[in-house]
Amino acid sequence: MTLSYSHAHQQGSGTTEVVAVLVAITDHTARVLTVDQGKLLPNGPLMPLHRSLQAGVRQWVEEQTQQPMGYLEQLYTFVDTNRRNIDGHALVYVSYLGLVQETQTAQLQTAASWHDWYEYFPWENHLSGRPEVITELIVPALLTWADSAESATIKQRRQQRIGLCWGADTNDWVTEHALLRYEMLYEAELIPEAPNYQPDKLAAGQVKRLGMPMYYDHRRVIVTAISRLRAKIEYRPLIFGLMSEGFTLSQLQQSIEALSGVPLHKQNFRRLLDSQNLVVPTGESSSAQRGRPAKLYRFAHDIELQSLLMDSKLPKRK
Amino acid sequence: MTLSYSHAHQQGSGTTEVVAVLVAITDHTARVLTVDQGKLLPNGPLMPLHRSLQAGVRQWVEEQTQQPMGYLEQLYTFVDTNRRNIDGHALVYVSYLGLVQETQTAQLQTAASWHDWYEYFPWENHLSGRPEVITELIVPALLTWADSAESATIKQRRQQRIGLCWGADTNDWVTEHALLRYEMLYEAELIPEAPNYQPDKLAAGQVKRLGMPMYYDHRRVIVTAISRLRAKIEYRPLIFGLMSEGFTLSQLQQSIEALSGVPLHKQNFRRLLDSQNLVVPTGESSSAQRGRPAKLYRFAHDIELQSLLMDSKLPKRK
DNA sequence: TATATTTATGCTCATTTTGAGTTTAAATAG
DNA sequence: CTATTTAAACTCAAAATGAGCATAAATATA
Repeated sequence: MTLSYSHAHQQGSGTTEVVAVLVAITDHTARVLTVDQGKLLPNGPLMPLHRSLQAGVRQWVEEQTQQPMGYLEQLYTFVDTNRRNIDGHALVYVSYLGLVQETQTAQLQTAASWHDWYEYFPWENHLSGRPEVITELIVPALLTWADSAESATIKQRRQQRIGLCWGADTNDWVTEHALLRYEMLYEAELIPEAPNYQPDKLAAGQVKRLGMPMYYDHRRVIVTAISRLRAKIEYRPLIFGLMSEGFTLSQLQQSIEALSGVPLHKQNFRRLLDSQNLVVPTGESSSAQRGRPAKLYRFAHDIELQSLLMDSKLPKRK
Repeated sequence: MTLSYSHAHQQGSGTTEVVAVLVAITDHTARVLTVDQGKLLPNGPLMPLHRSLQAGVRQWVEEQTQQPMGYLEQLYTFVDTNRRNIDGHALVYVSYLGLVQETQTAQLQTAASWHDWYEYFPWENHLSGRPEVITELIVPALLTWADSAESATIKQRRQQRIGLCWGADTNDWVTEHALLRYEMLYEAELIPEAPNYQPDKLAAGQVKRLGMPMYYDHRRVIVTAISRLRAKIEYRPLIFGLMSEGFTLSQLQQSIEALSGVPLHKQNFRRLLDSQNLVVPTGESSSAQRGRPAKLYRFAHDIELQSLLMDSKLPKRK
């Protein structure tokens, strides 16, 4: 299999595209909606008929995936100088983060599929402890890269960055630095999307431990979404866009853990929810699991308003 | 004076523009760099020769204002459906926030000038208490707007939003909600840039109390920058991009107050700085003021690294 | 049926972080 | 010399946080 992950394309007269990262949580797993066998995000050109960027995103996602979506927020705007239109203008693409409720995951187009986002970033999943790939593969390769620096200053700077990004022990793993970590791997040319990628930098058979690559810079778009989501969920009740109507507190906690990739302290998580009046019990209970039946909750009515306006924090990890 | 603040334009073949909000603090006042008598932000089309959006911003700002700049971060991407190119594609403009150190404010082009950002948003300055324009003009006008809602639900929702955005007492004024407040005034058609603005909604002579308008949506771009800066300064050492080499703790505090628009508790501010190891004393003192001379400080060496990690690109300043 | 196990939920306690006040020190203006 | 101004150190109570212990209600299994 010899796929080129950074190749040029021809365009029509437009120069603007929209790209969407749709996120849903199913089976306690954060998933991303893709097309083309998981190699691309849903995307399409901004057209004269679109009244806004949001409208463009909604139209293309609808068309390519048949997936309805709720919350939608702008992420970042990229330029791809490898793809230009007939006048030589570089392609500009505006990325969006969309949240989909579990119950709303619809029948997809054949080309569309949901993927566990840790398939693309295995090193970001710390739910069962720090992944071995970090100490066995990533950090050694990055240290080699640091050694190859042109000057002693740059070398030292790189070593410092490695320490801060990839943290020695479990406690200084900053979940929302996912984008920085990816950019570092990109800069060190350890991933296929990088401009001067040399497959022989890693031992044979090790390459796939660095996750599944994508076309263009779509993997960077996903990791931008992960970083944004992880950072925002700490002080905004964004999760309500991902949960269905009735849920237990454990389900809510597991959803947040799926996003952040680290386990949380249960009792404190509940105390926090309590103090912030985020959720209200519906009165019903769920005995789907084995032990004592859990009460069902829904989000407070004014959460929608609050999520726009208020600041709310989530607890530290266990 | 009859200026139209939302009017159509003709474009060439490109559809992408960059716009910059350059911020500096001089005389304890946060200022924004403008062109065209304060009616426009520096801006220009993205051209085939630009290798990146950042490069485009730097080139146009340099050309239009002669102002060198340090830190630069992407803000938000807008579409203006009123301005289209020859093929009918709407204009997309990518906005950037740039920080300029006091000592680096240069000789400007004749068309460029620095403006106190509260000239555009008088209601955001709470340094001498809550501005009277809020209770005298804004809240009454917004309540009238709420009353005019089509349904009782929308009316109630609007009243809630007014309460949360404009806060009854001094303590629930959330500085980083500046963008929400502006969008509310826009939605209520109280400012000239709004599509269906009717000048007679406010009593004569009151209009200028709602700040100086700008062309296109450039005032919205500025308030986006204000919100971002106010939110980020709370947990990131962004200020160092605005301070010159040696400064006193009072100067630092005044700078942050200029940005947030609210006074801070001096002792606690210093304790915070202390606990975060953000600054180190240079050993020198400044007796420029009247009382006891203040020690001079500079930012800790690893701050540069930290901010590099946080927001990647800190370009070398000339 | 009794008992261990699992899950939900309530409660406690030491530590840290905040908000806000008081005191002392070092300079200047008149 | 004295009043005034600014800097900076210290104190203290209230609130938020991190982490453990205890109890309740279900299921699985001996």
